Amino acid sequence: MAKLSTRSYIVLGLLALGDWTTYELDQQMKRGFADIWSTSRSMVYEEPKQLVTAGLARAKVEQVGQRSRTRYGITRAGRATLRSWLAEPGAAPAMHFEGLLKVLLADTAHSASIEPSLAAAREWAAQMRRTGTQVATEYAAEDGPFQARVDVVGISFAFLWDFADLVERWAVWARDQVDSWPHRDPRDATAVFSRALEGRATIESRAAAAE
Amino acid sequence: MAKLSTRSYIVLGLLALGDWTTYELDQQMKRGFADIWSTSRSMVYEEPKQLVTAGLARAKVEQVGQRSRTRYGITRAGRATLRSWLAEPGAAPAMHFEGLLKVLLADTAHSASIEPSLAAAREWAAQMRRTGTQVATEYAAEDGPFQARVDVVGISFAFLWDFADLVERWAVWARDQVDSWPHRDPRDATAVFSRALEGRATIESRAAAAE
DNA sequence: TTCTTCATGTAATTAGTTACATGATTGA
DNA sequence: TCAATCATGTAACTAATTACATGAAGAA
Repeated sequence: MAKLSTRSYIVLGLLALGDWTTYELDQQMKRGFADIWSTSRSMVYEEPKQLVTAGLARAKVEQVGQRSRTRYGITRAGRATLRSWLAEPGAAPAMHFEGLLKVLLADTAHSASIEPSLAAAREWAAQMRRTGTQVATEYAAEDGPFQARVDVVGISFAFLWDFADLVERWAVWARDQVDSWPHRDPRDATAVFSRALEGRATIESRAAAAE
Repeated sequence: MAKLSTRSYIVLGLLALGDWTTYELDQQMKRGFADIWSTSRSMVYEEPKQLVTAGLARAKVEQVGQRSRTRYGITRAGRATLRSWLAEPGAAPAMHFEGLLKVLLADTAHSASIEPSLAAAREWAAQMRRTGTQVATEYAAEDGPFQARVDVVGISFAFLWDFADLVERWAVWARDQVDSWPHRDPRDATAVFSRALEGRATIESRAAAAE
């Protein structure tokens, strides 16, 4: 029995909430999980087959015109496996943030080249806020797709929302920093580190920084 | 000429700062880039060879006892390639956060199983703060390994530091939320969404929430 | 002098992405 | 009725991880 991946458990977790076709599973992965654990479609199509092989899911084939499709459900063994996985401590966040990387590698003599990456980060945050606002509107109106699970959805949402907020504040602050380089006292360069050592958050909003 | 990966550019970016052996490159990747763009060692060993093939780096072989090692440097073409990559907008952050995932998939009837993941998140944040404090101490004392690049190091550091701060505040807040479930007015479940819609950050520190 | 950690690679395996192929449905 | 998009898969290709192998240097 092949070892299950994190993706396997996401699918298993979805199956614990109801029966789905692979297409529906893929939709849910995109809508609800892409920001936490991104995967590609062909993997999602593969996953339930392995779960069936492992005895954790069962498949029933339906007919749609000429073409068949498979609807998957969870088994008792699947629920047990999921439950014990959930109780184990999950791995820490791992990030891949190319925009941040480009700042770190930037040629400081040509600081203008940093700006496109910061702009992209702001745009990403704005997009996150748009979709987040949509989700929040639904759940606040007690009309979310998983309203019965509003508690855990809320806790997860909070993290993502504040993360987007962090990215945006950082991108704005970073631009201001870069802009200030030409006419800055060189001794201010270490200010961000001092602030961290004082135990404070390092990024102030623009309003706070303007004091 | 094979397309370069993000990892290729990190290596190229390091080579722009000096000559390194693969081992040294691997060390730098671990120390300075693991939190932004994680890669495994065998990839780092492979990367410079491709850069040489592409004419972006050059290699000179040194002898250490019986064994040879290769030291790599950047070429003029390498600098040009790096420069144009840096000027393109970098990709948005992508996260893989298993702990958050487990919260979202949790069986709300057995909320205790969420706690190990939240504890792991707090522990990760504490570890980040420890290494971050070390880095900040060095740079604040103007004695960092890349002190000449203190500006960009500071901007990158700020993001990572505040991200760790977010993870910690979230994990603490989430635990409080879970603890409050038994004796909570069900209408409070949507509070986090309302707060987001008001344009505020969703996670308050414990002190602020206690008001 | 031997044990441990540092250093330097390659090979085998596994995971993941991209491209291809094609039927079903819906709305202009 | 035909164009666009939804839906359902597989195959080929690429990337990444893990395991293996071994020499060098320093500490006990």
